[in-house]
Amino acid sequence: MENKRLAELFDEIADMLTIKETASSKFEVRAYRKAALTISSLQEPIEDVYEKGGVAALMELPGVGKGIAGKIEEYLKTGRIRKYAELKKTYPIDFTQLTQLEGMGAKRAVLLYKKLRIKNIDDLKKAISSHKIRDLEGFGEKSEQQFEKSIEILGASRGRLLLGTALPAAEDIVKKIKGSGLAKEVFIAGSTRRMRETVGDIDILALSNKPEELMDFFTKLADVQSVISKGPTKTTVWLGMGLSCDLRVIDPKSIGAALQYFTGSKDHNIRVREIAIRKGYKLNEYGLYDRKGKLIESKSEDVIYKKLGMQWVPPEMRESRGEIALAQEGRLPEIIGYGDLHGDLHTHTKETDGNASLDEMAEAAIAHGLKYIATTNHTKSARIAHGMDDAHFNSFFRKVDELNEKLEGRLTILKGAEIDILKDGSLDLEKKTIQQMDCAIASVHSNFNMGREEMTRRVIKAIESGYIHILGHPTGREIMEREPYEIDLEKVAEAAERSNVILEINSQPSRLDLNDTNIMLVSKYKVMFAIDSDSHSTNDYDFLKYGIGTARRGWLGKERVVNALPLEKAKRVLSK
DNA sequence: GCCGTTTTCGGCCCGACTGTTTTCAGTCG
Repeated sequence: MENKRLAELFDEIADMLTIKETASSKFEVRAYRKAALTISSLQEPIEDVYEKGGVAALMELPGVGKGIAGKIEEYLKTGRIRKYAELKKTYPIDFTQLTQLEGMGAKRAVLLYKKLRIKNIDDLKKAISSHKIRDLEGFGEKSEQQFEKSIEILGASRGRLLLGTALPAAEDIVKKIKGSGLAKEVFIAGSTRRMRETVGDIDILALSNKPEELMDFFTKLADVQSVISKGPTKTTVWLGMGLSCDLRVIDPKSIGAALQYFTGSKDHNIRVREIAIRKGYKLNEYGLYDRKGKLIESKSEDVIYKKLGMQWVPPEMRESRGEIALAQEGRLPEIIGYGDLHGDLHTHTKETDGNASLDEMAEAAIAHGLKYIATTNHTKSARIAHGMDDAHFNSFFRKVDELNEKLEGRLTILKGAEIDILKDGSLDLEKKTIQQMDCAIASVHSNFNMGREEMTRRVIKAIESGYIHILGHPTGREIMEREPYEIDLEKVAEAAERSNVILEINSQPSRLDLNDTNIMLVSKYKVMFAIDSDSHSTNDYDFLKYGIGTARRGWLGKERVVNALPLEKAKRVLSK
């Protein structure tokens, strides 16, 4: 997969072209940036696009024309881009690294190189410690300190945090701001609202007629480690947890426009604003205006989209993956809602690696509004998780029967397991044990480093065993920790369709597996999905919202989700 | 360098904050 590297190369070309002051180069820079954005957010490997359709296919990508398509081809064929190499001779600077720093763009990076021969962060560190930056023209003591702090922050964080960390933090800040009485209403925007699996910064919008006081209150929150910038409409702080947070004060009249603007994504917004221009309008965070500057609409996101001839687009879909054209045609798919789940088909207890008893898990499920759960403990191969053997499952299932009677229909517990798919694709329990189950999940937990074909065969063998109902976390990835294992998901989906096996969308914040793009990829096949919490404690049912968010980002309708069905219907789907 | 129901030439999303300026450039999202 060359997408990331190519995007970096084009971004660096843009950085280096920034130095030219001619009018045309300004737009050339923008063109390279746009192409970089397109390529980095592309769902399939760029080399596949090229193999399938050559330069013509590359030129189909938004922001990629003849020139850039040619450079992509050159890179794929030769491993280099001449234009890049030539520019790099003049500017041997690690822009990708340096421009990650707060307040460092291409121009300042080049200036630092010209004056002090600074090429990377290590060089910059040395210059900072000998206080060489503060005396440069255009820089000062403050910029020196800002770079120092930013290097420290970069070292301490990995840049982005899991949605499962960022969303609760954002909700907590919203609660505190509401509690201050300084804001009438507070909203979360940005990638958090779009439910992206990782979040780079938190965006919060507040309606307030005491902006100064509100900003003071905000910067003094215990969560805030330092203040990056502060103004009456926009303040940015660095949170101790390793994330920055923007608070913007919005005029109540503009809340719709502001929500639209600050929810993004950037690419979605650029396209929406282009549509506005084509209609003779102008769209910014304050509202939608006509040619004469007269306000058309600003209060409602919904109405703004309508005035642009579009349907309102759910935030999770605003990634410029085709939703704009569909919204213009009025054909956006109806996607699953946050209240649509009746059950949860993947939960653990303290019999294995969970930390709550079956009773406690059942009560918590009821408290979360669920009507049924499957209890699915690990099997014996999962030694670290104290996996259960056949005898243990048999005795455990008697306890399930007893508890089901006691619950008197308030909740139904289905019998299940999360069965290890062994190295050769066989299942880690006896067939007669599995046959008693309503919900047998099969998952890969070991031998991740197989080749693509071997892993695909292994998983398909489990799917075709005729004993399992669900394939658990189908790619095995852990966000920012472990890459997905090599597997041909389309072949897996094909086999799942043939064998009526359900594919899981695991809601653990570190997994979200399948992810949004994989869901889009495999929903071409007639497979059902299960959005599961994979709960290991009574609080983990909260994770379901991340799974639903991911399903929404994958444009999934509730008719495709088995646990969005009431119990009896879900059982019928499972028993197929 | 890209792109087209105003255009194959002449446009290109848009505004806030900061620091170092003395009216603005650079950066950011």
